[in-house]
Amino acid sequence: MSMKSDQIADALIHDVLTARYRVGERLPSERDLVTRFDANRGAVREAMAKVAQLGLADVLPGGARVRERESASLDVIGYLLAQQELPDPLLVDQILVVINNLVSVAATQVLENATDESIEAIRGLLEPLIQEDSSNDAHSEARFALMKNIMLASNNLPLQLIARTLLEQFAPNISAISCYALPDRARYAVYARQLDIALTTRDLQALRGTFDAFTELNRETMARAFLLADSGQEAIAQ
Amino acid sequence: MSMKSDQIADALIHDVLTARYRVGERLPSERDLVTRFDANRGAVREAMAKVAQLGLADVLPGGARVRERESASLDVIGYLLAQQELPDPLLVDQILVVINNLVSVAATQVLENATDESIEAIRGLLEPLIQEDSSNDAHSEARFALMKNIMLASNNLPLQLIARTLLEQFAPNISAISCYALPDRARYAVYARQLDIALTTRDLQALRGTFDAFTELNRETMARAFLLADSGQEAIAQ
DNA sequence: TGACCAAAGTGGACTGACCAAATAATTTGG
DNA sequence: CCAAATTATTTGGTCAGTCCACTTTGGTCA
Repeated sequence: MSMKSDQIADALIHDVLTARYRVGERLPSERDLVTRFDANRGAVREAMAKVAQLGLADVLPGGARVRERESASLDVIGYLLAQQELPDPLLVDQILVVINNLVSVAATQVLENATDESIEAIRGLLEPLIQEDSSNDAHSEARFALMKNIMLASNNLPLQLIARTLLEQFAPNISAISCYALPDRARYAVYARQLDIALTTRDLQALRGTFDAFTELNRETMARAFLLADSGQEAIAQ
Repeated sequence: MSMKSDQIADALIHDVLTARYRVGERLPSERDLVTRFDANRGAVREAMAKVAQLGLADVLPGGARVRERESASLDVIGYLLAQQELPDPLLVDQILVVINNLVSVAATQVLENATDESIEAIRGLLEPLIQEDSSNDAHSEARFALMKNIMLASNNLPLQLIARTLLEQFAPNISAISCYALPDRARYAVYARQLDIALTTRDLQALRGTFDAFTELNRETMARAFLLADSGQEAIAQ
């Protein structure tokens, strides 16, 4: 059971994100929300404060006004993904591009600064990706573990904060679609071996190229998953 | 004049970030904070909620406990930069790496999806960077404008949110150090011309390479600025 | 020593009130 | 009749006090 202020905040965030209230328009007054949600004004105020901190509204004397979406915090990504039963394919693709490129940057920094031991540790995490006979779930977990460890080894705080924020909002919201994902295990294995070589030889160019290939592979996999999900839903509708 | 809850939150955030309270340790109770800040408990609660949403503490019945820094929100970057009179050079360098790479990713997406007109618009923004006789401030503004427009043209929402969040926290906190920056205008002009060619020919490889060069140039410029600032402070101390 | 229990402390929620600023409505002057 | 000035209303910001459920803590007892 979550806090009442969170429930109110979630409802307000959903309404703002679904353009129930348009940009510049005034949100309901705190006293209105008190009656609508059957709560006290303190809880409503905490909810409004949360909406404001997410950059979705300016709240000041005279009323709270909706801000343009571009001024929102990164933390709204999770709400955007969770709005419909299936996440927005375009948004998912954009997140994939960003995350994979961030991992690439992190790996670059690892090669520049990290010790041999940490590189060895990362190489060890490539093993499960080369094995082609594990379950898809195990494969997915191995990819997440690889990303997290590269981020950790990068020692780049902003990078870590961004990646963790994105992943934490991404992971729980793609379960509905990732179950349709059928990763091309052979290609993953090929790229994993390329990555292993790039790490061993400390070849920055090859590293960059391999991660770009990984990015495309991840995007293709997810795009196919959406196609499968769509056809599956059509079959149900018929 | 900011709100009282914000003042309390800022104080708490500063205390947590400066490790005044260690990880896992309990923050002062809300009732203690009421007396310390001579405020109402509602204001204190809103402040605690803000600290919690920044990912700096878990607040639940029994007490609020400090979380490890890795679980913080991206929005703490600004507080981290503002803690001392001069921002942390390492953190600034890391942010430069991240932002410049994000711009590179955005530019890649522009080349993949954007129309000729938007590419032309971006090329137009390169003009001030090629001119070597403008003021350093104008040059800096031109670089920011270029980044913002590339981000906008990318049509990648997560990318935009991350970049704007970083820039909004970065810009106001580097004024103390950026006044020492002496950009190598000639090199900037060279790279700007390379970028113009890469955009015209839609050469992804060249685009990537140019942005990498830009990144290194920005990092070197900022590193020199810190050296200058340090020597300047030593001179004052003597 | 260990498990258990009661008391103190904590955050969560509620009520009702007051203030200053922004807004909406009204009146006033042209 | 319209526009400007004034009043009335609404809004968020703050405050004080209360109750409740849960956690923590300390001590007691087996």
